[in-house]
Amino acid sequence: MEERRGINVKMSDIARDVGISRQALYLHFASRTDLMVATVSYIDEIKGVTHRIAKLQEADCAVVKLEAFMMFWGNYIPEIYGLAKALLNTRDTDEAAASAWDSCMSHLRGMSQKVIESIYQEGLLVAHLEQQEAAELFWTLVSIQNWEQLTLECHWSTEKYIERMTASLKLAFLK
Amino acid sequence: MEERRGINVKMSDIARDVGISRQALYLHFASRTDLMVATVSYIDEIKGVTHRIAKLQEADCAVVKLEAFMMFWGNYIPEIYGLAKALLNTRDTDEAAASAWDSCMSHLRGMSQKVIESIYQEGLLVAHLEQQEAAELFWTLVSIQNWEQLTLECHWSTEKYIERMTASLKLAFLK
DNA sequence: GGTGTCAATTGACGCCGTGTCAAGTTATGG
DNA sequence: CCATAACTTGACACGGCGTCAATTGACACC
Repeated sequence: MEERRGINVKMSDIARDVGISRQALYLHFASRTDLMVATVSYIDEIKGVTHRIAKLQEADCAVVKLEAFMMFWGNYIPEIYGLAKALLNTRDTDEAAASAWDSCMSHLRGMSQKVIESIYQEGLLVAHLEQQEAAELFWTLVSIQNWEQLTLECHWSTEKYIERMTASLKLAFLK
Repeated sequence: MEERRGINVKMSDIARDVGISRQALYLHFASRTDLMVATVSYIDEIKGVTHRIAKLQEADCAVVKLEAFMMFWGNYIPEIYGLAKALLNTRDTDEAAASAWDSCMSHLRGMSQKVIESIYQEGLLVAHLEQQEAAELFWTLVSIQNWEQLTLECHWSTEKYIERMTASLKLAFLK
């Protein structure tokens, strides 16, 4: 998935890579979507995502929290991009893929919410946005699709992405 | 395409809607992608997009230009979303669809470039961004995917989208 | 050593959507 | 009236997913 950036990865490709027959794959995973969903959980687990996210809450002020989030997220996306892309592509035609994606996104939305909440509580949230609106917009700006466009199409490096995006988020959301 | 938001639109569906046989469709369009590409040109033509875009250049100051752009674009996206989505979905597996999409995007990129250029020339461009970087970021923020997320998933209205996005773009790019 | 179980294999099949082909029908204009 | 173009029906190939049946090989247990 990562090698091919989530595009054109067939069950037969995976089987060949793994070194078993295509049919044997179905002894482990009920469907292509099932395989992807399982892989998402697996990745989350081995990368210790939950733990790393929990640590973000320790930040002592809103700005630091925003920066910490972008440091985490900007470095995390490249590691999961291929899988995310594959899931994203399947989403439109497969109900299970859609809900798996939504569940991932709800985590990200939650994190955006936390960041905005923290900004709000320090009285730093820009005046023209409600908390919820701000969280939704924040979530959108840090989306994987935006990362994709900036890094893969505009050739921004990870550092550049993190740096510029962090700066722009500050301008857009902080008083 | 618009009805189904670009998802799950088969050649047979189109044929049925049009009232001809599926095979007859291939007498007019060489492939599904070809049909979509032709539709893009057609839409561009009947909506007078080129003309409307040219008018944007008449704006007398950068801020007005930005606002005019968002007014145009925010109202235009809903009209073309289904088709854009379909093209986007096909892009990953079809070379022709990819280049059709890229060509559309290069227009949008050009418009972003113009807006940023105008901001820069009035000395209003935020300090931490080069002109090109700013244009790339601008282009990304106004992407159709972002519109999709905000309106379809967060249920923002068109007006809300235009209003909030315009405000945020000003904050992010104007000194 | 025989037996059962489990993972994996091979090979075939059905489904669905795209795209192609051949042969027949309808309609329109010169 | 006829030629041609537009369209029809019906069949087919291909690729990818998912399924099924029959077989093989390894290992554990008694």
